[in-house]
Amino acid sequence: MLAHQKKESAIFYLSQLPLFASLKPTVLEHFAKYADVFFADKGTVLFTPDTPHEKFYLVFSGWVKVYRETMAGDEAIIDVLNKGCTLGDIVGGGARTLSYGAEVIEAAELISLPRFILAEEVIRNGAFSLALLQHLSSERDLRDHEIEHRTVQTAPQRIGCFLLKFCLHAKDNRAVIHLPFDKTVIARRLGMQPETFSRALARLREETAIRVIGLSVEIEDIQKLVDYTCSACSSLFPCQE
Amino acid sequence: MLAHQKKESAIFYLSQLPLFASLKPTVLEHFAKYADVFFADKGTVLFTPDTPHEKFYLVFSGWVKVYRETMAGDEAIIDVLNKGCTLGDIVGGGARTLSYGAEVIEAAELISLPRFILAEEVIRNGAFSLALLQHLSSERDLRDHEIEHRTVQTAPQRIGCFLLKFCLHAKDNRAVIHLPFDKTVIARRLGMQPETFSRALARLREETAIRVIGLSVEIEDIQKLVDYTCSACSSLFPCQE
DNA sequence: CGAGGCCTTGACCCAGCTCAAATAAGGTGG
DNA sequence: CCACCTTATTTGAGCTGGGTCAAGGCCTCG
Repeated sequence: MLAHQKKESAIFYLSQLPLFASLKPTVLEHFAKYADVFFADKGTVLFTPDTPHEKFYLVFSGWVKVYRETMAGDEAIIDVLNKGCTLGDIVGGGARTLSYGAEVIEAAELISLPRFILAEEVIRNGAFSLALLQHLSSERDLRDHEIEHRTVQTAPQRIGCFLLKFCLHAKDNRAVIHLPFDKTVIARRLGMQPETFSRALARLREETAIRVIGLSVEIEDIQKLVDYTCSACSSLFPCQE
Repeated sequence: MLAHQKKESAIFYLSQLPLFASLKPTVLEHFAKYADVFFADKGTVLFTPDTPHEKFYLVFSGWVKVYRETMAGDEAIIDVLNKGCTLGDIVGGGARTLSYGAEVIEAAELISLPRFILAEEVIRNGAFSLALLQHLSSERDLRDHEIEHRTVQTAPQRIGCFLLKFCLHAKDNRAVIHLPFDKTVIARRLGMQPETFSRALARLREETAIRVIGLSVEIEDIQKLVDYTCSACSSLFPCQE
């Protein structure tokens, strides 16, 4: 691909992401010069806690898991990211590393940008700073919500909540959704063992009107699922956060 | 107190906080004009999820708990804040509310600032933006670490980790620390019931060389506590994050 | 057709929860 | 300084959600 085509494609990708949507074309062009748009297969490790932290990543499609690993080898999946999510920090000492790792779990398109490019833009562009602050602040809120979930919800409720995230645009109180990645990963993402996930899903099937065939789930009565799930949460169904 | 004295005191308070430490005097003076320094007793509710979110708070001393409450009435304590911590967002729609509440649990000195003052400063002051981004990013990392803890650590290990945070400046591998607030709150902060906390602390006492008398804890051998606790964590003792 | 990965199921266990009661610790008025 | 009340904290007893270990089942791919 020729250089200017590459740049055009980078501008296209960047402009699709909420975080950059409001930027002026000249800024996008500037970023595009340094952006690297790439495709990553399932299993690709983007970085680990040992990797020097030089690039900021944007997820354009696919799914990327963010995890932490203890000395003893246990893994905690913090989140699984898709379109619009980001990885890494913009500020912070040069050769610093992150305390987590990131691995592609479903084939993804990603964009990487050198951190300093973004930091420079923060200095000169107040609107961009505000957008970033809002983004980071919503990431933190997401984590807060997650801590709440893992503290007060039962396993079946956590699964219910996970399913509801894919019902945001549903009509007529019903939906058919497709689990976007392995049940094992969903289990760990929700802070439980795969075996527990399997049993909790069976339990959820009995309690609410859902049917599960492989990775596809049919929800007959969204409201019933909401009643069962959201009673143990601080916010009600189309909760977004 | 006269107006200019009040302002001087606000400047003093602000300049002590890491987040503002690197700001130019003129910026501090500007903030001080709008800042409200106040004292709050134990039990003061700063805001709940129903309160319109107009002010940004800074904790100068004391302890403030941040919690989320479910429809069913269960409470999850997300964090307990002390000096240097902040509450609220800088950006985000005007009359929006937050999804959590904040209550003073040990008499505190606080500073409040109208959100718009900070947002304005972000627009014009790149250095301030960077400082805020770093702050937010570390808040998010803190939450990530918390999710990890609650996922992979046992109750006694979580208590060990909590104790170690007060041993950062210890010498000679020993320390005597004073628990800064009620055991019930510590328990909930660590995601467990008060009864479990009590038993887990007893267990920790057997496993590592610590002694507990009321709210004061004597740690004979910090290394032993580190060995017991940090094996189930992604980072080792003076972990800071 | 066989090997390996994912998912489910069974059997059993245990950390942490619940409910209830006993004790300690702090604060108040007399 | 004491009796009394209120709020923490500990302890006991029993339960259970979710973890662990092991065995199949099922599906995909070479």
